[in-house]
Amino acid sequence: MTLEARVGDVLALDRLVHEPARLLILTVLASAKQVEFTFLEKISGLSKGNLSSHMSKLEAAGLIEVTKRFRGKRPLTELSISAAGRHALAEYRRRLASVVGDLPDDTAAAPKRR
Amino acid sequence: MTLEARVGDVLALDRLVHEPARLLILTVLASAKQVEFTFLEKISGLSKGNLSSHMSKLEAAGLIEVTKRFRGKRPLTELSISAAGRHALAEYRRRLASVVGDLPDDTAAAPKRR
DNA sequence: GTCACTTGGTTTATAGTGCAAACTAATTTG
DNA sequence: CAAATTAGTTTGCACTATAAACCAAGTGAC
Repeated sequence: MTLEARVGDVLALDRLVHEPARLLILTVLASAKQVEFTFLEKISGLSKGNLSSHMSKLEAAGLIEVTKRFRGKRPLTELSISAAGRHALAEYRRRLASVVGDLPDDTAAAPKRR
Repeated sequence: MTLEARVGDVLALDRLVHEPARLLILTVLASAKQVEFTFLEKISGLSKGNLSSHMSKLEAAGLIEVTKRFRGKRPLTELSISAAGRHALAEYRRRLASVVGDLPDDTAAAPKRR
């Protein structure tokens, strides 16, 4: 891979997806049909407020779908990834792969496996 | 890989390295002994100001070394990655690999190759 | 019944960040 | 000498991530 191609991929990373909290949300959603707000809250360690606002941004961008209903008497918010979200994540991961790929001259770098 | 491990890796991403402009700088530096400010400016397309401030942050954190001298009559700023920078980048890339790794249930995802 | 506490979130306030415009200082060109 | 170029740095603004504060409803203790 050329340096220029790598540079292009790095700078074209989708900032909406790039943010770790949102990347986490998308990654979790990509491996489950639906996940509950409280599950995400626990597994991520994010505060409710933080999670809520990231969720809203992803929803506003159409990357996830959010459904609210009641389970028994308590509110329940469920998230799922949309087709657009799946594509955005896939594209993001494709570009990331360019970053993770071997460096041209990775002398004195870390071992390949930990 | 478990979901929890993936979550841990995503959330532990070093934000200093995670910023695309800085990731770019570190990645370029990792493959060259020294690079000039103006070379980075051109290859990255970043504005001088932006590049300068990212450079300062990386330097303040000890991830790169910046040397200033004169070439003929003009100032010349050269950047190189430090040992700490190399380690930070390697660790970042290790965690990224966790993000880029196969999703447990990647149904309907994008094709593996473009 | 009511007072405190918990659940399941959203809204708001703030601190921090990325970015380019504006600036500095020297050199070169016309 | 004046204008433009080079090589950056500083400054100010717009945006963002985050947790604190808030809200509404349910549950328990008494």
